[in-house]
Amino acid sequence: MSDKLVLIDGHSILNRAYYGIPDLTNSEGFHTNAIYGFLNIMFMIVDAEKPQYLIVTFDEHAPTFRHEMYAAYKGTRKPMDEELRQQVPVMRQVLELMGVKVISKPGLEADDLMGTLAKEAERKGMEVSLVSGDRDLLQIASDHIKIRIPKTKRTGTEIEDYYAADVREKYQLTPLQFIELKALMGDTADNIPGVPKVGEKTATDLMVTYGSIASIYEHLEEIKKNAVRESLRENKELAELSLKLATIKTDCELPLHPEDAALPDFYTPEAYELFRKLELKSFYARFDNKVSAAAETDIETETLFAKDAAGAEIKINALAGESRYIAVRIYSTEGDDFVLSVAGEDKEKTLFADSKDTGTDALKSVLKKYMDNGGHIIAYDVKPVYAYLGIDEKTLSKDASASLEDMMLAAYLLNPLKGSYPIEETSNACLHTVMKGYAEIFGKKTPAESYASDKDVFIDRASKESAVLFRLYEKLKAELVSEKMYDLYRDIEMPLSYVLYKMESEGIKASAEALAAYSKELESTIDTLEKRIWLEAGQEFNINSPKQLGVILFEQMKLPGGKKTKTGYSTAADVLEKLAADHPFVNDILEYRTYTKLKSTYADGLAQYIRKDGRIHTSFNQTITATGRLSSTEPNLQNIPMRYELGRQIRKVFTPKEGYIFADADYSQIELRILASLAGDQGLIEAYRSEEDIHRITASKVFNIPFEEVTDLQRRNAKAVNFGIVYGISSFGLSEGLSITRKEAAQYIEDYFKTYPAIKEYLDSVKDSAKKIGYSVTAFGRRRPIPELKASEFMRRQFGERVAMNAPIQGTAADVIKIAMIRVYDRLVKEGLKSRLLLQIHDELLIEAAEDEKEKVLEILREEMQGAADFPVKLTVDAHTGKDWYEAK
DNA sequence: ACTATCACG
DNA sequence: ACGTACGTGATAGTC
Repeated sequence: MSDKLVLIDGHSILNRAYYGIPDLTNSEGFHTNAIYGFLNIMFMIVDAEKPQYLIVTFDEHAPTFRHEMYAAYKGTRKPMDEELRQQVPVMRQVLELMGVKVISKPGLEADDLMGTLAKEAERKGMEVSLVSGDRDLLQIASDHIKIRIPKTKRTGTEIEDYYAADVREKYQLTPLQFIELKALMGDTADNIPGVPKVGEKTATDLMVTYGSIASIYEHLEEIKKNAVRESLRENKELAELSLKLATIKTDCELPLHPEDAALPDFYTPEAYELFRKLELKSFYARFDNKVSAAAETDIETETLFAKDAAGAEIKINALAGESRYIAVRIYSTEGDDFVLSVAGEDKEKTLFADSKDTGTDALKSVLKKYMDNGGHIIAYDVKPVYAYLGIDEKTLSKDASASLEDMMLAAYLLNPLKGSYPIEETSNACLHTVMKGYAEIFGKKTPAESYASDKDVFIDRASKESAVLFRLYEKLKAELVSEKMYDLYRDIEMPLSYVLYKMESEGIKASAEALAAYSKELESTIDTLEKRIWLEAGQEFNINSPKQLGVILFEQMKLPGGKKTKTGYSTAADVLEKLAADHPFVNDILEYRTYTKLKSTYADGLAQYIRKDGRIHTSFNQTITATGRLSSTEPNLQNIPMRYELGRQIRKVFTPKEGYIFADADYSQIELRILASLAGDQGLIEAYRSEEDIHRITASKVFNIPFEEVTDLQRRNAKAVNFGIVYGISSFGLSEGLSITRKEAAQYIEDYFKTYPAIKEYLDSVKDSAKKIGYSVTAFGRRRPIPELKASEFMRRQFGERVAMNAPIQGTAADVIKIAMIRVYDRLVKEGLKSRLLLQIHDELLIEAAEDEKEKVLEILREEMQGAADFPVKLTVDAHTGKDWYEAK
C-alpha cells in the first residue's frame, strides 16, 4: 500500500463550515461554529482514511497575485464577516497545538499551494486526498489525486469524491479541460471574469465540441450563434486572462514537502486546553483521560486532613498566614454534616475537613471564631456560606459581608453575560487553568453522593477548587479595582448577598388550602371551555399544542392568519386577539389559555413549593441578568399575576404570619425618572417637578395642545412613547405597540425628541460610547458588554443599539433598589424591629411587618427607598399595607 | 434539548 | 429587502 496524504483547503473548509453550521459561541461570546465545522470534517476524513501525512493550507490575508490581476479588472472580493474573521487565527492555533502542519505563503493562493503539494506527492508515489469546498480543484484530479468536496446537510456531512474519471463522467471533460471550461464561463465567487454571453451551457458545448480554447478560436467561424461568436472575438484577451486566472499552479517553491508532514497525535494537553477554552464539548472525549488528567496537574496541591476541630483550627490559622485570608469551598453531605476544603497563600497545601470527624457545631465554631478574630473568607457563591457560619439574626448586612469575598459575584460583575458561573469556567477563563466541569467528573450525582461513592476523587476536586479560588481572589479583586467596580462589589453586591440570604431564609407564608380551592375553581371553568372548544372544532384535540391548534384554526376553519413562526402558524395571543372579535371560538381558546396558565404555573405550581414551615422559600439569583437585576427561581415570585383581576386573586394566598401585616412599596416610574436624570433633560426634569401626570404632560408637549385638553388616547400614545424610549426606541417597535403605521410612529418619536432634545443627545451619546468601549455603564459603574454592536448583521447591530440605550437605565434602576434593600434591611435591624424584608420585585419591596411596627416600617420603606439615590428627578414611592399581598399592593 | 407561549417588571 | 420593542422564568408540547 502506498502512503496517503490528506491535504485540506483551510480557508475554503472554514468558510463552508461557517455558513453551514448554525451560530455557535462559547460562554465568552466568541464564535466557534466555523472551527467546530472544520474540525468535524477533518476528524471525519482522518478517521476514515488514516493517512500517513496531513497538511492544511491557508491563504495569507494580503491580496494575492491572481486576485490582484482581476481586482484591476473589476471590483474586489467582498469582505469576510467579522464572526468568521475572528475564527481564522484561532483555527490556525488549534491546528498548531494539535501538531498539524499548516502552510501559507504570501503571494500564493491556497489553490496553488495544494496543486503543488498534490502533484509533488503524486510524483513521489503517494495517494492524495484533497479536501476543499471549491470545485476549482477538480482540475488537479488524477488517478492518484482524489478531490473531496464535503457538503453539510441536515442529516450530517456527505462527501463527494472526484478522481479524474469522475470529473470526466460528470462534466464530459478531462480535469485539464475543466480549467478552460471555467475560464470561458467565468466564476464570480472566484473573481474569474470569463467571456461575456458564455454561460455554463455554452461553455460546456464549446469545450465538448472543440476540446480547448485555442481550438475554439481556430474554429471561430464555425460557431453559429452570432452573439457568442462576436463576444469571443472581442474578448480574446479576457479569455486568455481568465485561463491564466483559472489555472492552478503546480510548480511553486515551497518550504514544506509532503514527507515532512507526518500525521501527528492530535490529542495533546495544549490542544485540550484550547478546546476547553473554546468549549468544543463534543470533542472532549477524543482526548483520553490521560491527557485531561495531565493537563490538570498544574493546580495540584498537597491535601492535609483535620482529624478533629482543634486540628482544623490550627491548620486553618496556618493557611491563613499573616494576611488572614483563606479560600473555602463547602459542601453539604448528610443531614447537617458538611465537608470543606481550605486554601491559603501557601499554594502547596490545602486542608480538607469533614464535620463527621470534627463535629458539626465544632467545625462551624472554628470558622466563626476565625472570622471573629479578624480572619477573611473567600467564597465562591457566598450565600450558603452565611448559613454555615451561623451569622446572627440581627447582623447588619455590611457587618456580615465585611470580611467575606465572593468571587462568583466578582466574575459576574466583570462579565454579566454568561448566565451561569461554574467555578471551573471562571478559573479556566481567568487563570487559564484546565479544570473539568463537575458533571464531567461526577455526572448527575449530588456532591453528597459523590463524596460517599468517590471519596478520593471528590477530595481531590474540592482541593483544586479551593486552591484556584484563592488565586481567583488575587486576580479578580485587582480587576474590580482597575475596572472601577470595586465599590459596586463591596458596597452593593456583597452586603446585598446577605440581605438575599435572609430573605430566602424567611420565605413567605402561603396557604396550600387556598391554592387548592383556587385550582379547583379554575378546573371547572377549564372543563367547560374545553368541552365547548372541542364541540365547535368538531373534534377532540390538545388545545395546549400550538401545532394542533394551528391546524384547526388556519387549515380546518380557514381563519386568516398564515404563518409566523419557524415551525408553523403562530397562535400567540396578539394573533388570536385580532380574530377573537369575529370568532367567539378564538375567544374561548384565549380564555382557556388564561385559565390553564393560572392553574398549572400558579395554583398547582406554587403549591409544590410550600415547605413544612408553611412558607415558600424562593431563590434570589444575583448573577443571572445582563443588566444587574435580580431573578427569582424555584419558584419565581417575581411574576405572580397582577394585571388582570382573575390572576391577581392569587395574591390573596400570600399572607403574613400571625400578628403581622404586609407593607408593600414600589417606585413610581423609576426608569423614566432615571432616564430624565441621566440625560439631564430640563424639560422632562421640570415635568416631573410639577408633580402632574407625566404621560399627560408629555402628550400635551409632544402634540402641542393644552394640558387640560389631552384626550385619553393621546395620553396613552405618549405613555407608549415613554416606554419605548426606555426600551431603546424603534419606529417599528412603537408602531407594533400602538397599532399604528411605522411612519406615524416615526413622527411621534421625532416630535418626542424635539420636545425633550437632551434625551436624544443622551441616547446618542450612550450608543456612541458603547460602540467605542464595547459596553454600557450604569450610574454606579455596573457594566453590560454589548458584543452585538460589532456584529456584521444589521439586525443584531440594531439590537445592540437598543440594548446600549436600555442597559444603563434598567441597570441603574437595579442598582438603586439594591441600595434601597440594604438600607431598609439595616434600618429594620438597627432599630430592633421584628419586621422583615421578604420579596423584591424589581421596583417593589414587600415586608412582613409586625402590627405595632406598621407606621415605622412604612416610614423606613419611604425614606430608604427614596433616599437610595440622589438624582435631579426625585424618586417617589407608593407604599401600602394589607392583610395579604392582594390588598397591600 | 428546543420551541412557543405567557406571567411579571 | 431585511424584520424587532428591554429584562426575566415556568410550563407544556415536540423532537
